[in-house]
Amino acid sequence: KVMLEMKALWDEFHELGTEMIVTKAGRRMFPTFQVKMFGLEPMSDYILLMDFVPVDDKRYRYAFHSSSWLVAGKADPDMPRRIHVHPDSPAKGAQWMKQIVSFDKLKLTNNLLDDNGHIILNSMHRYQPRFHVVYIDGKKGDSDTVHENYKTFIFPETKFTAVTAYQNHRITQLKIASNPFAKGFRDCDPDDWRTLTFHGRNESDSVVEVLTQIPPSQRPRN
Amino acid sequence: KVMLEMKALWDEFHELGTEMIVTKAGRRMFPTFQVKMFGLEPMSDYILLMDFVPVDDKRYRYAFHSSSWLVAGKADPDMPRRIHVHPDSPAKGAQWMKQIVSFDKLKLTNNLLDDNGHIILNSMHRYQPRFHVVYIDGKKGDSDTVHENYKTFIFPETKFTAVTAYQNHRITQLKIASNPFAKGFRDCDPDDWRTLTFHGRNESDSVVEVLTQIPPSQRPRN
DNA sequence: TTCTTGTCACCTAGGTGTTAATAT
DNA sequence: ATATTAACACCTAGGTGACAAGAA
Repeated sequence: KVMLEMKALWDEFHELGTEMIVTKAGRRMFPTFQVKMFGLEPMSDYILLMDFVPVDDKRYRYAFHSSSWLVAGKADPDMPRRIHVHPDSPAKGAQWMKQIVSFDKLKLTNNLLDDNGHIILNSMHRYQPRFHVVYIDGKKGDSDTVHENYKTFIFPETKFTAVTAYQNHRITQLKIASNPFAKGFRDCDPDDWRTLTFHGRNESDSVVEVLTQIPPSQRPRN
Repeated sequence: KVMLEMKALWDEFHELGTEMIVTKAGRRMFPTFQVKMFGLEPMSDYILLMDFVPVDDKRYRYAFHSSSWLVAGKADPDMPRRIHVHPDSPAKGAQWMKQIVSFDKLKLTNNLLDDNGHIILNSMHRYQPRFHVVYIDGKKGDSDTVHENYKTFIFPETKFTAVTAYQNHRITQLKIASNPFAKGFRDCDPDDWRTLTFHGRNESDSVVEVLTQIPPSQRPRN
């Protein structure tokens, strides 16, 4: 079982239409994708990883006059599909469960030639982050027959549009209001405002758990 | 096999009599204890850790007039002996060997009641850092009968005196000259510093960079 | 006297959106 | 027109020794 952290904040962004900046050098996500994990075998090894799948086959553009997203045609050619393995991997179930698992090292880029291992995305396209838990079988067999059981978790409220600059001004304002690193752009005293907006509502109800076998074509290489 | 990183810098400090600051909140070591590892089993799990043993049973004081350390009596009562497990532990041999292992999260304190897991030391006492490699046997047996093989590595040039404030002014100057975080205390232009490259002499192919001041006579005039 | 503590200015290191310039 | 880039001021977060004040 997996619980999305900061769900209330994700929901706020989702309602406006989440945007994530992509840069040549690589940009972190905000909110950061973080989860709490339950029910792992404490002494077994797991690899945790994320990837990003296109939501549809469309390219979008933002109509500033109507403040809405419009379809701008078919999707551009696919970017090289990459995965991000959580840097603590592999680790025991006990270690993953004893604290929040944070993907704050994950960065998004639009650079086809990126060699920093960042996730490559097409700007103006929509993506769904996916979280994969890979169970490492301890039995020593032939490497061909090693069983790897995947479990994939998808949180629909983490969908976003990749952009090189924010399009929806309300997204910009929400980022400024909620990201500590953007405090320099706040124009009012944030200390009253912040506690009111984001006091934690960690409801496990809204967590969607999906059991999915990763198709061979999408299986992480390397 | 284990190789000490920045051996040339450690040697420079050692010749002057290395001092390490201890504070209530905990202070990092400088130079940082870092090693390169060789000859581990790539697929086996290892735990890497450090501890600190008293060099002798003495307490010291510094004679400023003669710029030398004097014995000031017998050692104070022992501090609670703690270990510092490298936060990446446990990890596979392959992972430890593929990059420098750095103990930059290790902090020294003189606070008996410390509950941050820092190493507790007596000020004005001498210590020898030790590096331990613990092999985790993969065979599943009773937890009582799990075999753990230790191997301990000691680098004499990493010995130091714990202090609450630097005693030897030349140590202070070398710290300021070589620790990037102390750049604010350097009294000459940054451009007057250049990077020289040395090759380790003993048991070491490692390249060590040491900051060296350009003599005034060789400085470019504007 | 000798040693310790807390505060401080000054750094490193790196994450923000802004803005102006530049592609496409 | 629309989208992207690079430089920038302004942050977070935390590691330095200096210094004055306090403690033993």
